[in-house]
Order: sequence, then structure tokens, then C-alpha cells
Amino acid sequence: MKKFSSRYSIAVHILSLIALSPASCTSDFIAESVNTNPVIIRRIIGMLKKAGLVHVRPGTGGTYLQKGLDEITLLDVYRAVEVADNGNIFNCHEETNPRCPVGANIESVFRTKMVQAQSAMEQELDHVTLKQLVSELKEKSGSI
Amino acid sequence: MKKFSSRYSIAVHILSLIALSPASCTSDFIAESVNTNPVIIRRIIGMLKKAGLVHVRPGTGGTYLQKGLDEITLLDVYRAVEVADNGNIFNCHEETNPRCPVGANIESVFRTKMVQAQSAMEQELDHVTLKQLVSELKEKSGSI
DNA sequence: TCCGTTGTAACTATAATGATTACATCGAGA
DNA sequence: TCTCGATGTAATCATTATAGTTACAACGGA
Repeated sequence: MKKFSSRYSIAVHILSLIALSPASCTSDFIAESVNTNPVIIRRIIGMLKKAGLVHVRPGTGGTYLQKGLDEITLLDVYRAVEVADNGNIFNCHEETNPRCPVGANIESVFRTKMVQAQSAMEQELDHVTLKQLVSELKEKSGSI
Repeated sequence: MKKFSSRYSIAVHILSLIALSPASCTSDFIAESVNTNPVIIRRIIGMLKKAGLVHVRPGTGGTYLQKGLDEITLLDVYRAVEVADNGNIFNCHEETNPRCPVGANIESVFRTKMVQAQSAMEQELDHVTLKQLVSELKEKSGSI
């Protein structure tokens, strides 16, 4: 199947870099760490900006977190870059046959279950702050 | 972003139909309730068969559940039709810069968090059996 | 044997993703 | 003020998953 795009992991990567070295974070620098094109980085930063997570000074730039590291959760980042129209990650086929007892009711029953499952996932994401994640990165790298 | 395909909801639809009226379940009949092409149905039934959830008699057909209704959970169905190579729904960008403290460690840290979130979702799916779901369908439709 | 059904292959259209080039614009510093 | 480095964004392209459709071989009960 189709997974989530790598936008999400890249967004977390970007925010971690900003948290650790706010000075030198140009899109070129970040792109080198992520190993992709600077435009990809700028696009994702644009989403993070729109979500109010970072502030960017145009021109000779500079990107800063707009909240504290412990105020940003993985759910915030997820919502910033992986937004479906209504937020539901589970698709349900529509326009089923209304004269069939299953076709008439499958959508509402199925959706209810999926909302519960998705909520469970999002709660997990909401429990992890960027602060925790960055401190784990520091541990692993030993330095910095 | 990209949602899960509608294969999943269609698979649940198919299994519900089989549970309710095992006799008349040809792919044409099911396709009419789902409102799609019979080939789509046959493809999905093929996946359910491969997962050991149903048994199909070729030729002048007939499709039957291979387990009890209360032995099949929404997680079983999910795994039958929405399988990613390694089962992970969250993608992580790879080949990051190993000389960067973030690039070198982001993948393992990120993956750990995502596995937890995904597990929470799958546990929810595992708690719902087809039996429950079908009984809710019956309630809603009043009849059958 | 006949006919309805399944099992698949092949093809098309659509959409999301990721990469890339190009360029207008901004703003700090010389 | 002018230059230069950086951002913001449009446009294009290749790749991939999904969904729909046609076509046809093969199966098996009546």
C-alpha cells in the first residue's frame, strides 16, 4: 500500500536541526543533512510556518521555533504536513447501494471504528514532545 | 496527503455481505452493493483468500468465510489488503547525512516513535470483530 | 456440453510524491 | 545604494499507487 509521505519524517528532521543549531539553518544546510533538494526543504518549512511552528525571516534568512521545544508534539508536526481534507486517514468507498442493508449502513459503521483507531494513534503522537525526541538524538550522538 | 486505499473498507463490505447472505455472493452481486466493477471485487477477494479469511469455489462460485465471524478482527482484514512491505505505514526518508548528529540518528529515533503510534492504532482494530460490526449493521438496518 | 462464474492480464486515467530548474523578491552588509 | 545570499514559488518531469475497464482462459455444476 501507499505509506505516508516522507514529508513527516523530514519535518521532524528539520525541526530537530533548528532546535540544535538555530544559527546556521539555511535550506541548503538542512537539505544536505536530509540529503535532498533545498526546494523540498523550503516547501516543508512553508507548511510548518503556516501551522505556526516556526518563524522564517525572508531575505538573508534565519528560521526559529515559534514555540518552546516542549510545547511542540509529534502530533503538531504530523498535522502540519500530513493534512487530509477532513483529517481522516482511512478512506471509505462512497455511493454504495442504498437498497442493500450492508451498502446503506457500512459507511457510518466503518467510519466510527476508524475514527477510534486513528484517535489512538494520534494520542500516541501527542505524548511525544520535540524536547524528548531531541534529547534522544543527543544521547545517541553522544556529542553536541 | 494520501489516505489508505478504499480496498480496506470494500473488503469489510465484502465480508459483511458474505456473512449475511453467503448463498448469493457472486462478484457481480457484491459489485452492485459496493457500486463498482466486479473485477475490483474479485481482486480484493483474492487478497482475502490469500490471507486465509475466505474460501472460494471456482467455476459456478460460492464464497465462504474460512473462520468464525468472531474470529476475524478488523486488524486481520486490514493486514490482508493494506500490506506495506515491512508493515510500517510511516515512511522515513533514508540515506541522510551520517556526519550530521541529527542525520545520523533521526531514522532510528523516529521509527521507534512511529512503531508505537501504529501499534496503538492496530490494537484498536484488533478489538473489533466482524461479528460486532455485522451486528451493528443489523441494528442500523432494522431488518435482516 | 453449455453457461455462468472465477482468475488474471493488459490497458487507461488520475493523483500524490519527489526532484529539479528557473526566477522574482527580500534584506543585511559592504 | 548596490550586491549577494537566501527565501518563496511556479512549472515541469518521472515514478508509483489506485481505480476502472475490457478481454479471455479455465473451472465446474446442471
